[in-house]
Amino acid sequence: MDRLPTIEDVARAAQVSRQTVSNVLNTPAIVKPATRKRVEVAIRKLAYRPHASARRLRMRKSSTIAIRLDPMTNGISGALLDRFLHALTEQADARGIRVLLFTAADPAAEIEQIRKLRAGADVDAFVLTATFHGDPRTEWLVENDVPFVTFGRPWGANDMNNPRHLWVDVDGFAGMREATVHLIDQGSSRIGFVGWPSLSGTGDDRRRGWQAAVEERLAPGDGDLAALNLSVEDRLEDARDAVMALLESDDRIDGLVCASDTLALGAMIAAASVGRSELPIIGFDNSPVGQAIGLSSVDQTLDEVAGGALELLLGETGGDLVHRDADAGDTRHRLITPHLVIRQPLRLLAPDAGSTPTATKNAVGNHKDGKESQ
Amino acid sequence: MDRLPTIEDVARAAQVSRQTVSNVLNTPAIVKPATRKRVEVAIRKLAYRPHASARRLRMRKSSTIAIRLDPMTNGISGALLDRFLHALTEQADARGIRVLLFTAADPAAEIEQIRKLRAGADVDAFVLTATFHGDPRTEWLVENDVPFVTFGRPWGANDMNNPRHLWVDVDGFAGMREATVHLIDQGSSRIGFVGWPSLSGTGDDRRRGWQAAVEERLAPGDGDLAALNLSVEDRLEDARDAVMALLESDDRIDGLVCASDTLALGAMIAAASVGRSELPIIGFDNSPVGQAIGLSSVDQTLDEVAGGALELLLGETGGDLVHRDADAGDTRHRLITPHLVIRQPLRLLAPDAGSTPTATKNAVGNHKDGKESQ
DNA sequence: ACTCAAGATTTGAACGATCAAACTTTTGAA
DNA sequence: TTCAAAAGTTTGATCGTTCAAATCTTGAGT
Repeated sequence: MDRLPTIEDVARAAQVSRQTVSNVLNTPAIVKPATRKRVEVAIRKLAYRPHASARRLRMRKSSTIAIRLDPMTNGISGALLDRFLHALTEQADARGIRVLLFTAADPAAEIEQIRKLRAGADVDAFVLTATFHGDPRTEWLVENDVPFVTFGRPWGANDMNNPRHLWVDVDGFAGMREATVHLIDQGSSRIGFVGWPSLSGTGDDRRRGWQAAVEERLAPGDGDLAALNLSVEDRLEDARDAVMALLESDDRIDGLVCASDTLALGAMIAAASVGRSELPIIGFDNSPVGQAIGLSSVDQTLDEVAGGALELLLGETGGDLVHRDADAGDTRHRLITPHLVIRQPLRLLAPDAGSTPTATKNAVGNHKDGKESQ
Repeated sequence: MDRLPTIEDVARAAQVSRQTVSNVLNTPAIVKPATRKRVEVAIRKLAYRPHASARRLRMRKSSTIAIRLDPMTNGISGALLDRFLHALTEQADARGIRVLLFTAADPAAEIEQIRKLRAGADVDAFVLTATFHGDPRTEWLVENDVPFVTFGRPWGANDMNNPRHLWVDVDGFAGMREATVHLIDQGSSRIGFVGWPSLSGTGDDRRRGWQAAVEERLAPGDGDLAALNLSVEDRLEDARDAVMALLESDDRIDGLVCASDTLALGAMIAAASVGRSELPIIGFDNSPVGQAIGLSSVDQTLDEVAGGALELLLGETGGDLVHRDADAGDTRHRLITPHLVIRQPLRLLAPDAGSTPTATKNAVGNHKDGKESQ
């Protein structure tokens, strides 16, 4: 047999009709147990799997979601999308959903891609990441009745409660607050915040978390918060320079929380440079780089985010990718609480006294098959 | 019209038959220009796109390739797969091929996934990454006649020239050699190598590049190479400790090349720790982290890798995803030459004298819509 | 034994496209 | 003008599945 087995082959082998085989696969309850067993045996013997395209054609749905792969992952926290993608793919697979990739240079191109994928009936629904204020994509999707969910809140005031806009997000406020409270519990009493320069959105959400913790637990004097609040672009150098200036102008600072691991890494370098390697610093994202360098960070539990996204899209049953319109209002979004990961930081400057080097000079003779990194 | 337009709708609108529309789409040359124009207008008016599943069913091919998303991206160089994925998706799109994701915890699970995807006729071909010596996956794929290409050479002696095994890889030898030569040209005369402990594979390929350059240009004495050759696992701490020990025991070293950015970063930290921030260090992978920190590195041109992979799989025409058996022998693989990227390193310790901090304390009032990083 | 409903299984049609072959029109040479 | 070949277009069949309706089987109630 040079072609894949079809449902007809199975039917013949089990001495039943097409439809009975189909029933065994899709609605096993309605087929008599004896028959069912026979069919199941035939399926196993032939290693039969339904032809996905044929099924999709008949069912008029693709059981596929698509997600855009960002053009370039920004610096250190970049792997976030990567990890989300992994979680999403894994959980989608468990629900029998396939994940398709596409790329686009800008929002307009992304809309065009979405249009094409939809028109070809290739994709049932879309997952959008990195939403921003006044995002044209969500607007277009709502207008054109395309099912979607975003990872990231709709930051526009009106959109937030649009029942057509499903979203999942991480509670940056809660995360940053937990990080700050942790530092306070560890004895810090003057904690700075390094965030991004913007009024709305993710960054300010996180800033408010720091602010809330400080106000509740430390009762800072007027102006204190402002003096401890840095705003820089998400770049290592910028964070380093800003933090260095801050530390030099204020030597009472005994803790820093940052809106991203990129900023935190810059802060670590700055602290080390001014001889304050011991300064506790907490980042956000729990990036691989942060892990490698022993940076404490707020971890976005991407499994939960991915699970939430799929749940919103498909319903808890894991069932159909249908358009859900008249549902209960509060099932239209999920706010995931991140959790703090505390690590022992790698010291950037002084030799780590207690460590034993594992290097071997000239490893010829060592036959171990190492990882083949690319 | 509540359903998507079909080829029949277009035919009716243009006053022709199904098949003529199909011809306009697939073999425009055989349709009379006047008719063609009429059909094209109708297509545009109805915004018609062929139903992907129907087409796939009839054509008996899915025009889809699948790639596994690794469970966890290892540390600093992790984003490599991410960047490759982006390049692959982009170029596949240009050829009308779609990229599907899947996950698997280990090679056995990956094979099982591949089996499922194939049996469902969901996927025509597979792209494998991170090949290793005696990889069971490639063996299985060859045996089962599944079209595939690997990013990474088959390191087993026999597999290397198996005509059924298509592969693309980056020439680590050439890359490392170029990096080493560059340091020599800049005046270095005693250059160490930091690599992985393994005899075969990627790491040794890169090591040989360093070795070749040193032998050609510096004519080292016997034993010199061995003394300058470090082997550690791909971890920041390990690299740091090993390099620190090396630098302390040999103060004539005036350059380092490393098999990965992770190692290079460890080396940078070590150099800074022993007061040798100026020591030129070159990594491999050109990772985002390296970029952020100003690390010079050997860049794997992933566009070329992705392009090569698709070319091998599809043929240069971009045409069919057919099984190519009796082809010319030398079109069965591609070895891509990477190129060196030189950067001005960010100094880890001392304040960067010439920089102007861009921070603004308490940015309230700044309404700029920043990136909404997640 | 007879009827009728519920249960189990089968058959014909459809999903939307392409292929292969049949049919119609145009072209060009005798 | 005539006719064969070439060019252009249409029709019927098919890919592998599920839906809807039809048919066959079983079993309980009278």
